[in-house]
Amino acid sequence: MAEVATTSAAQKRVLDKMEYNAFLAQCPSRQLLERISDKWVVLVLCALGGETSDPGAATDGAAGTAKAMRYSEIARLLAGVSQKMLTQTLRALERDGMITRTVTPTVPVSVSYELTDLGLSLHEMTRGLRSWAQDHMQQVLAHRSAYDEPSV
Amino acid sequence: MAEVATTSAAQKRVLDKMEYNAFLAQCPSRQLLERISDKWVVLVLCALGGETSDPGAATDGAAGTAKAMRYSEIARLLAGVSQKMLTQTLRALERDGMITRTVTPTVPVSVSYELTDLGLSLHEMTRGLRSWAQDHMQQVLAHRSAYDEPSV
DNA sequence: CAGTATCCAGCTAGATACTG
DNA sequence: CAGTATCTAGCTGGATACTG
Repeated sequence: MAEVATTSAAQKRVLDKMEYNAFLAQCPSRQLLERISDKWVVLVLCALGGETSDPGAATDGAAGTAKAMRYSEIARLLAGVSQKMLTQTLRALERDGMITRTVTPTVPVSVSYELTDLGLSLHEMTRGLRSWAQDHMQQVLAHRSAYDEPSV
Repeated sequence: MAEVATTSAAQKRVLDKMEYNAFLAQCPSRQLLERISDKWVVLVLCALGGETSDPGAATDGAAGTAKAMRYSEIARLLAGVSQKMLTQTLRALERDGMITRTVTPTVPVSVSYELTDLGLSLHEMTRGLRSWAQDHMQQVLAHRSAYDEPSV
């Protein structure tokens, strides 16, 4: 009935959320997570970083050296990726200064991608992630099984 | 016309992808990323780890100590989360053994959540992430601006 | 070869309403 | 208080077709 109070509790909450979302959008760690949480970003990083995506191989110290790869090479390595996603991912990484894109105007054009120092740095960081995963994921999986098992 | 070859190139590609996806699903680092890439997981971790989600505060060494929090406390701290997402996130983290859920049957029930050692370990790891973000995100943002700027 | 453009199915997250 | 249940809008990623 009372139309006087211009900001109702509900409206207040909406504003709170907008504010909060704006804050989150600013947060550097969120921005980072937004990037690397992308399914293909890490995989492309691994490819260009010279690692196979096989978690068994190249476990810790031994990472292959970074190398330039052509579009089709990457596409072949990441068998499951669609053209759209691959291009999108590469563009995003280029935009962020993680990789360089070099076009060589041969008869059919050839394009190669390579990690920058920044990209290499990011790749190193994801190694830390993978290492954590290797150390703890077994434990997590055990917890899941225990949780899912009703009683027996 | 020739229906003889039972596996066409197209079918082969489909199988490749299925195989690849199955492989990815197994990969521990992917499973980890699947978890932490969730918008709210890291935030809940921070809340229970005693940090504000403010990137400015508690930058490096000084993390508040882990503390038990009630459902409503967490909800209030993460102003933007919906009930559904919060519950879902908490359940997932509980299932993975990252947090414990304790129900105290008071008059209106009260439920509190607390980080386990495993959860604390994960939280520590995300600190590494945030630290990388703080060191490099500025650079990334600069690259983006440069990339987006057409010519000027 | 290395894309771009378009369309659409499927999943996700939010809003909303209800409950022990 | 701490959820559960339901519905739906919107985004994302995949398939497909076309191009310099």
